[in-house]
Amino acid sequence: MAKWLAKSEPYKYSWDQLVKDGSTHWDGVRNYQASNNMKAMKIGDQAFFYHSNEGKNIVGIMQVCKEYYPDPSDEKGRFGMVDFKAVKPLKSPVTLAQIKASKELEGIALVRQSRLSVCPITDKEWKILCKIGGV
DNA sequence: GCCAACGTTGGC
DNA sequence: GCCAACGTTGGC
Repeated sequence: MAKWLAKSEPYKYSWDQLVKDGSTHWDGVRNYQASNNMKAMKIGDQAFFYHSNEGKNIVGIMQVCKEYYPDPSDEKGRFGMVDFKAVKPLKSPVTLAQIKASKELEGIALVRQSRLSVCPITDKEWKILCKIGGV
């Protein structure tokens, strides 16, 4: 089972909103690498929800509930999206500063490719982040 | 198919 | 608000 991390700016779509909605379409991705990552997602894969810009922290865990399909908001029809549902929040959100400070997490895609909005997480990184986050 | 110009993301 | 990193576009 693969693990992922997806970013959203809280003012656009926040974790609280996802919890309220139950699930959401992860639309608006306009980057091939990010889109390809979503294409590789399978039902049941888990992903961290990361707040970019404001917060800069991982706040929750979500799960893929619908696999890759075309994003209707992309009029050129090039990009797709998946659906996520909220699983649970982290007891304590993990900040970017904490991630950068961790020796074990150096090399994490989130830091290495800071502009990639959907990135893979290794099992090892997942475990460490869960531990720091108290889940 | 290369590369310069330009646009966007996201941390600081 | 600035700027570095990097993806995309378009001329050649």
